Amino acid sequence: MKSAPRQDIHPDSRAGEILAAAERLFCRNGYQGVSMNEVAREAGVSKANVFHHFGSKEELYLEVIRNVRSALTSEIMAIAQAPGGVEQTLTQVAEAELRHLFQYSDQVRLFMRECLEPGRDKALAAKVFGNTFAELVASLSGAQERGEMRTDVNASFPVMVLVAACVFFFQHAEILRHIPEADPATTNPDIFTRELVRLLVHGLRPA
Amino acid sequence: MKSAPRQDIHPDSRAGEILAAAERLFCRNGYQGVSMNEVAREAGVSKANVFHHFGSKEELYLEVIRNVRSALTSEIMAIAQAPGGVEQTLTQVAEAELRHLFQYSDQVRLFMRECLEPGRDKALAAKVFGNTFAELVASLSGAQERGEMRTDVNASFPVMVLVAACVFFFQHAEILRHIPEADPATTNPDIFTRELVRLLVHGLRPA
DNA sequence: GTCTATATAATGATAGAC
DNA sequence: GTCTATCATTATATAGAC
Repeated sequence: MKSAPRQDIHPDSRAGEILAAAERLFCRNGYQGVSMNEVAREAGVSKANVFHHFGSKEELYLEVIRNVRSALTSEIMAIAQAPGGVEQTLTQVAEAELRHLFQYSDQVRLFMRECLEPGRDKALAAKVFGNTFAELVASLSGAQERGEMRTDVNASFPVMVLVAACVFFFQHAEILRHIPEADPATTNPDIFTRELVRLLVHGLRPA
Repeated sequence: MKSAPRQDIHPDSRAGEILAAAERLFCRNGYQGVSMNEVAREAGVSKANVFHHFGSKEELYLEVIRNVRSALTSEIMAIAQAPGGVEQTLTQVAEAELRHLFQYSDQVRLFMRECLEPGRDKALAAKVFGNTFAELVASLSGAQERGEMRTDVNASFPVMVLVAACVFFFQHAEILRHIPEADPATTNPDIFTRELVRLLVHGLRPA
């Protein structure tokens, strides 16, 4: 229950090993899909030891969430800052976002589940999304200032659409493959990125 | 285990009441977040009775999924068939999709969780998405044939982006409100629809 | 800090009376 | 079809030795 800020946990300490084991399991199976028995076995320690370091299952889970959050945010802060035209910027952003989603797919899924679960704290998830979001918006605002993009649209909007498309692609890649009406282009990351940017930049107006 | 096609269950039968109770609970808390004890209590019957009608928890869950699927697909098949320009069609589609998502939010969330859960059957979810997807693609293809839309883009792509944006909006509405960089426009369904369609139709090119 | 052993409650599922 | 009573198993969590 107590969500007090915890001393930093060294990854090579025993507590760190338990935390890492818990992250693997929670990422794969969600909160209720994991038992403290499994965590102990995965970490190679006794169950009582897990309870010694983290007072309860809930506390352990929250600690995992906090940990994953750092990993997710620290990565994307460096991207989308390279100069270039809108098209190039959007392409890089989409590529980085997709790479990011698939690289940390397990952790991303953990967060998405957290978003869907009712009654959980959305502020934590908002922090994760918010950081990357702000970075991308700033990047597009630069393009607006350079006259490379319409200024009558809030930069946050295309960012949201771009992120939405990437997230949707990530979430439903496996499902889209089962839908005959879906263009094969919508299942290939590279073609997807190219088409997405083209759509965002040029719209659907006939040429 | 046996997923054999079941005789239709009358909603006003006892089995129907149990099914409805199970749907409410599974929608709210997911598969592992619900116990057969709770289902029995929610339905106002004994636990043994639940096991009598549905042989196991897994079977009950699958029956709920099948039931929800019918509800979700039968609704959206009637939309997006009204004639009109691309802009109008996209607007109607987006509005209908959003209305649909929020109206059946609990059931939609159930399906989204099902997509995130590893090792589950994606074919079922694909059927739900696939039906609505095909309808929307057909609608846009008509616009292409009438020369109202670029033909060098597969109609399924903008549909996917449109759906992605709507789903993202639905999934993250609560979270977006916590992000200061997000435009207020991205939290209002009507403004969101208008901006989305404008972006899709006209793109980001400076005027 | 780490362990074995245990307490206590809840789980999915069944038996058998009515 | 519906129930009470019960099964075996597992869950979170604790006690206490080392």
